[in-house]
Amino acid sequence: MLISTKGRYGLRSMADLVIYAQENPVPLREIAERQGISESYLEQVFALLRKAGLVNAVRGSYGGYTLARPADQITVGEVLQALEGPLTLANCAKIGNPLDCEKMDSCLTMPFWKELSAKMEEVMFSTTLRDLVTKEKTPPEAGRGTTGKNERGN
Amino acid sequence: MLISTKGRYGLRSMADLVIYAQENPVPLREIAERQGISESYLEQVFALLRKAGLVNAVRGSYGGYTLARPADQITVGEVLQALEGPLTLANCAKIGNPLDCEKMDSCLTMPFWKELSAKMEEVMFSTTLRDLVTKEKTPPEAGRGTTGKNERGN
DNA sequence: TTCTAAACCTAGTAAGTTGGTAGGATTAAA
DNA sequence: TTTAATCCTACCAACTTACTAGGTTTAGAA
Repeated sequence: MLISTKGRYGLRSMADLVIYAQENPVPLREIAERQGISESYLEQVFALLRKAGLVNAVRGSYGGYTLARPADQITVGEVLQALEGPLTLANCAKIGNPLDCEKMDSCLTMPFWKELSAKMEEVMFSTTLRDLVTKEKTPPEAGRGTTGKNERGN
Repeated sequence: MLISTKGRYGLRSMADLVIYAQENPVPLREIAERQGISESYLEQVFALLRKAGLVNAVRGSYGGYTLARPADQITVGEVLQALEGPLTLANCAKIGNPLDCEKMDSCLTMPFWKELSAKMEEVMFSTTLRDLVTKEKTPPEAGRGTTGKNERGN
């Protein structure tokens, strides 16, 4: 149940942008070199990130990519969702989409999948790109769907 | 990033055993019929469950499968781990196995993956098969790696 | 002893996904 | 006009998934 390289490469690349795209756009060639990723494969990853409105592209020479919003306003969940699709381990946990779950009324496992998905989203959408870079995670503000405590421990 | 059918079928089958394998072993034919799963595919799922020591098999006529331990002593995490392998979304989050993570010292995303994996395991290993069936989740006892609060909300 | 129904085992397989590569077209700064 | 970048599409080999098929072994019941 590993996530695909799209998600992992994309997240590392976004963290790279936080650091290196402070004033000038960063070309994929640099990211690919720093992160050890195939450049043409990164193109496909960034096509998804751009369509999701998470990065801005500057074409032509001296072009590259920048973050579309400040690093503390882009969550890891947004990045992974753009690259991996729905952030759930079972279809029946998708909100508003109990399609291919034939017997959802009697399914004993659906509540578990929903609880698990909720916990995963809690982590993913309360962690920003800024948090990845600054080590000290900023306490989530009210209304951001978490417990309020600054939970660490890794 | 969906989990495979092995994990989902297997978990539903284990919940089925909680209900129907009270005194007699339950043959796969019945589970397959109730759950709408291919019987010969279920055989392969149960081969993994048996090797993991989660079910006992009774061969011959009137045979079938029973849970190897009481339902409240088998966690969802154990079942999924037996069927899906390591319960993590990124290799670098696996304990004692930072193998194919070349630059783990400088990797900005590893702490996130570790935090996410920890939260996922907290849910998976604190939910038992009994919890799936009884709706009211039993509060985890001391030493089982969770907050102590009975967290619901689905 | 034979029948039957079950677990057990191995091989194959069509379809889909993954993780790329290749080759170009377009854009814009120098 | 050159250069360096994004952008776009097609292709591909390897792998995984979700099965099916066809058997062997086991043990209860007739």
